[in-house]
Amino acid sequence: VALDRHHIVAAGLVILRDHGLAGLSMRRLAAELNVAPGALYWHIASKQQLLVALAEAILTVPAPGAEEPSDIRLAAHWLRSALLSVRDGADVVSFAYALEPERLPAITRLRDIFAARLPEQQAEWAAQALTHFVLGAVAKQQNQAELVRASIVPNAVDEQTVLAGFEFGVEAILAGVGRVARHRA
Amino acid sequence: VALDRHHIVAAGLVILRDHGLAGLSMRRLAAELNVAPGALYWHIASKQQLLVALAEAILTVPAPGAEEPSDIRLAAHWLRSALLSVRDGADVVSFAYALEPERLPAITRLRDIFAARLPEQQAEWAAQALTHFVLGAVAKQQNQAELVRASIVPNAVDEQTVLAGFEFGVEAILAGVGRVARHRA
DNA sequence: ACCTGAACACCGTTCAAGT
DNA sequence: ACCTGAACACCGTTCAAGT
Repeated sequence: VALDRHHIVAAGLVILRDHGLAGLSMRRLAAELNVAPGALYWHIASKQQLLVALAEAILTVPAPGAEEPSDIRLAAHWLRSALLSVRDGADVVSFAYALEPERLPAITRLRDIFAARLPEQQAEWAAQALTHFVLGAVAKQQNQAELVRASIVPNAVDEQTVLAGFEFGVEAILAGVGRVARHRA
Repeated sequence: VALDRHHIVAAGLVILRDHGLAGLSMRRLAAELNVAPGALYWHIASKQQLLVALAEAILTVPAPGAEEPSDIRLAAHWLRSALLSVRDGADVVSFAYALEPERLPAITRLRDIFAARLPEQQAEWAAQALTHFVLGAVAKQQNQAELVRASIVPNAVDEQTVLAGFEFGVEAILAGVGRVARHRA
């Protein structure tokens, strides 16, 4: 059973799914792979790099259409659903985004899409605003879910309302970026 | 030297300032207070609750004017500067915000300000969008600073540009919230 | 009421030594 | 080349026992 980087990441995703980010340790991961903890370090440099690799994996789901979306609304929704596909996905990706933002194409793509109709600097700022919103919104939703799971908080929030709030935020940022950019041009 | 909650929080802020969030452990905190680790647990329930208390402390700086700002732009800038006043401040507050959002008046106030001119649900969504942006933007800036400090990354980012990006985001969100809300009314 | 001592059940990471 | 064994230097938290 050859232990390689790909196997490690796959096992990490399973732990994330079953136990969340708090339950993901290098030692548990090694145990899951029937291997000594030190063995992991032959294939990956550190836990931080493992999390970056996990983030890349989370964001590597095929887009709903055949191609990657060139529409910002689509890209934002696609990013959201990718984050929601794994427990604590937003926290994992936020961590990776803080460490190595350029290694996450699903996020750098937002900047590229804005760059088609905005000057470079503004495209970057617009993409960052949208990124912060999406990561924060999904992280809040998933953290809430964790609190419910741990029965620290009783009431689960209505999925419809959460989605409506997400769309409100995306629409506001897109409309606002358009206005501010126009105002500066 | 009476050890109470207030002393513990104060010492925690010092550790944050000197060693960052990664350097803040209950054991180090206890050592700094010349006390056994277990002693802390008489005064605070857990490390999570310590972080919530630290977040409250970070956000309890006197506003520049005599009163708390009722203008959203002011409130956003004031929040940003409070977060920047302590190393890793945004990460600490983000954690507390995830755990107990209602315990952070500096953030719930944003919702109240929006509520003066928007229906309740939209005020909440608008406040959350702005909150996610501010927390994300400052976290990104501070994490970058940590990477520079650890010389993982060489170039410090220009403070002026970062501020301009922050203002771009705030203006975009405010303008966009106004437009989307008007559109729905 | 408040704190210590000591333990419990963990961590991430390194590295000689084995195969 | 790849992995084990064993250690190093830590964690958060609990709780009997002391004062």
